[in-house]
Amino acid sequence: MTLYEELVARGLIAQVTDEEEIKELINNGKAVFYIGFDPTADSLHVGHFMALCLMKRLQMAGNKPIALIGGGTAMIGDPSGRTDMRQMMTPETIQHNCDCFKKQMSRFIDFSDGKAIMVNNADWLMDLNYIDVLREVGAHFSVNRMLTAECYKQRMEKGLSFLEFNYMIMQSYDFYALYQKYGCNMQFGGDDQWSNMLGGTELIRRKLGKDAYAMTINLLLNSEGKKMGKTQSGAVWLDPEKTTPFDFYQYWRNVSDADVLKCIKMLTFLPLEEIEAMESWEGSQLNRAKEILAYELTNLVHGEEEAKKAEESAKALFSGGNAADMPTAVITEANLRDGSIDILGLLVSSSLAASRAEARRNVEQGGVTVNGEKVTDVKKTYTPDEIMAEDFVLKRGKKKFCKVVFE
RNA sequence: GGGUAGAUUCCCGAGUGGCCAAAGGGGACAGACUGUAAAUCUGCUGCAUAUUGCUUCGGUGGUUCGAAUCCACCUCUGCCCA
Repeated sequence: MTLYEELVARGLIAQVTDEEEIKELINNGKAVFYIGFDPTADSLHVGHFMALCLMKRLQMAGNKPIALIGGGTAMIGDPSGRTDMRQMMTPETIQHNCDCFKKQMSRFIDFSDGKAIMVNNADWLMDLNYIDVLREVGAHFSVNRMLTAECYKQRMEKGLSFLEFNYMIMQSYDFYALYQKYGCNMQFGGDDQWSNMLGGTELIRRKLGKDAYAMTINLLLNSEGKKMGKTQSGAVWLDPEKTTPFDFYQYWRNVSDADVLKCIKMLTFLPLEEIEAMESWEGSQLNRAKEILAYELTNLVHGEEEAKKAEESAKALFSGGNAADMPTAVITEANLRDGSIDILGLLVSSSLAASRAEARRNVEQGGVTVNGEKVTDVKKTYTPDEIMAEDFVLKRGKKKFCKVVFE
């Protein structure tokens, strides 16, 4: 099976500019391709992870990846798929984020011996001269055409600033610059980037008379059509400080039936034959698939040791045992009142509940247990001795829990 | 620049002097049912030292016993005209 066929089989490919050429290039390791990452946060998240996996797959087939960090484009903000303007970030924040990205990416992609390179588009975008750009690049863009681009549609209703309108031009310029500098002949990106990417191939054709190619990967959507990798508390991060390996594992362990196989196909490196065998799984058997998915991804992102720990903790917790490795909340003297702490205080100081009011609701609705026993009295208090007497496991709802210790 | 409509709680959106911590929906959270899934049903959804108090309806001042609601100015946004 060729690389291209595998990508198709995994459901990764969304749109391509020239299928035959692209097949030829990537199957034979002749592509020098880039993927852009805008440093809009201080950690990569699941959305980026897909792109990184793709980079890896292509690199393994002998193609050369360029990871482009959008230190320059982040100054503008991509309006694609957004209904409101991005908050502008300060140059300092962007720089900090760039550094964080670099660190995380080096864990996935092999940058040694020039097998891959990492660049920052701030290096060339920041020095551009406005008039020059207008004459050199602006002349090749039709505003009429740009306005019909899918990525601006949503914004046509809510308002689009000139700043953000220029994002497409900057991204196109990136491709053009990389083509000249590194012979980069291909760009990959999320499907929401399609119009921006086409801008690049056209700019190269118009300026240089050369062909470059673009390919988008399907966004990872769940069965409800929403982007995956988001929780109510924000994105699922790859940084263990921001999303613990356990939470990361749990996120995938909890995907809905309809999405498991898609996720396994798109995100893991498991051989397709193995995945095909899972296609016939049904009902509660799918739970096994979820375990595999969660383990595989945690392994890829956080390493084998963390993946095993997360898996064991999850199994122990949900099959009633005592999880050895669970989040711990520390209570101190300062949390006590009259030598003890009440249940609401415990929930709040362990971050299981956002406020005492919320904690109260959870208790009243029977969602709080201590060491497996339901707490029904909102006023119930605990002394430090009681907490330290044995493992003190506080649980809110079905999936939120932690061990409490007193110091 | 001119005209016009608007800014309400996580989101959408009602409220146009007291009965407003603010309808309704979505989402989130908790419970039941389950398989750590989905669907469904129930509850719940500003904060706290809690039969009460405090903070909140773009911002700042003002009118009033009392303002999300009225007035002035300001900031931001949509639409139409230039």
